[in-house]
Amino acid sequence: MPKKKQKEFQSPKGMRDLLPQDWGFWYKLIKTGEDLAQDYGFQKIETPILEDADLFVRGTGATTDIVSKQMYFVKTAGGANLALRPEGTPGVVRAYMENGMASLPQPIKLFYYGPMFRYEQPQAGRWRQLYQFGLEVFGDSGAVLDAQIIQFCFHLFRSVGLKKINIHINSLGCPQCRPSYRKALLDYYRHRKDKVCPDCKRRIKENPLRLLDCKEEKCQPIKAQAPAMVDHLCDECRKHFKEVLEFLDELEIPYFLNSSLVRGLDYYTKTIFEIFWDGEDAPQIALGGGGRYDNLVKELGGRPTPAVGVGLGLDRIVDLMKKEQVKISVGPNFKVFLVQLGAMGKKKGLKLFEKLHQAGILAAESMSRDSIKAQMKLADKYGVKFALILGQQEALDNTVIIRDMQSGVQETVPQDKVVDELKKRFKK
RNA sequence: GUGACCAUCGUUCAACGGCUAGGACUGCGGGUUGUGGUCCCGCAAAUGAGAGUUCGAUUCUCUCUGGUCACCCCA
Repeated sequence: MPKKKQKEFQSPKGMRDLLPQDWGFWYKLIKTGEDLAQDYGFQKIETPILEDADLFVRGTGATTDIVSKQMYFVKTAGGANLALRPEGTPGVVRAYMENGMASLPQPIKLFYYGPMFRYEQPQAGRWRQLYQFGLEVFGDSGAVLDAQIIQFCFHLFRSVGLKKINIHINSLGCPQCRPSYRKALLDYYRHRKDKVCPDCKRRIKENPLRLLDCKEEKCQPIKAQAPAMVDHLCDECRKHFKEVLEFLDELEIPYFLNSSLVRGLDYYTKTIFEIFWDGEDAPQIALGGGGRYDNLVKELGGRPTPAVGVGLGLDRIVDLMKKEQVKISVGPNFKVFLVQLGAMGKKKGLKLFEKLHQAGILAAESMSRDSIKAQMKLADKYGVKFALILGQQEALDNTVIIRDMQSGVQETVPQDKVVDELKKRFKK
């Protein structure tokens, strides 16, 4: 009978499986991040992957790319309009308000990680399902927190073996000072609108601040002369920004004052930053970004609450860890291989495995395999120092054979002495 | 969303439009009795999907899907 061709399933575009051979990197990164975040006083929070779509429209901003053209919408049978989260912050803000965290001692410092979803054209390091690790601090406007978050990132990157980290930083001001800056910028560009690219012409109308991150060649000279936000900050914002920079100086964290840094989300105020990795020849890779968002909680219906946070792109960080050949511990550290033969051997072997485990001796095994040859082969592959052989005869005698894999010398010992015997041998 | 390039076993590399789509690595099983590495043997495993041209398509054309790169934007 001819084989009927079955439909072959593929993972959806821009989504992939995180495979065992890569898990070492992911694990190291997540574990390091989790431990470090807790050391910095952050507590873990996990929010739903689906949220009310409006939360992002109002939180992240209706005019932002990730909301206006990259959101996955989900309509429930009951008629609710939900969306797959394109970023983490709005969900955490919602959780902060909904769970009354405003009534706990402030600041509230939270961290999270998990998948985010953005509908766009995939590319290397760019996925429709991407993983982010984020920190958020609520209820304190101190510049020291802005610095502390950057310090955390810097610390984390160093801990997972990534150097060449570069921080771009800027201040976007606040509702008091930003309008006057926007006006100055617009005045400047209106006089030069014939010389800029079509995109910039559109930006003049729709989103003036975005003029600053135009990459078009012909716009660069104009951009370079454009008024900078930092020169238009109000007293409070200038003081805040100055403090952040002073803290960074004190921490000896290198940064680059980038007056054209804008960021794609609407809710930022004051400090914003992006973290890049600098390749020798390769262009910079953005690994994360964040900033202060003192108005977001209020915008979403809460009491006015200052906040600051960061999101880090785990996919890209893992890519770099691989590229930089960061050392990871790979899997369990098997000390022995447990070879079993026959029905009795299997039963006793299962029990012996547990006994060894309790004694802290990790045993590799292949219980489902019957042939001793195949098991020995595996033992060799695992590179263990000893094989423990437990067959029919040993099961009856309550003994087990310890085989030194290098010398091939074997010794039969009673089962209840195996642990002691192994420990003795490992000490040598 | 736009443009360019790409698509063969799990991986990697072959096959002038024509034999049963081949090799290497990996995997699984063997090379007598209960013992690994080297070696030898065997087995399994692929033309991304669908149309078209053709006597005949892995090969040519189109569509779709996916990947890579750029734009956009960012993580």
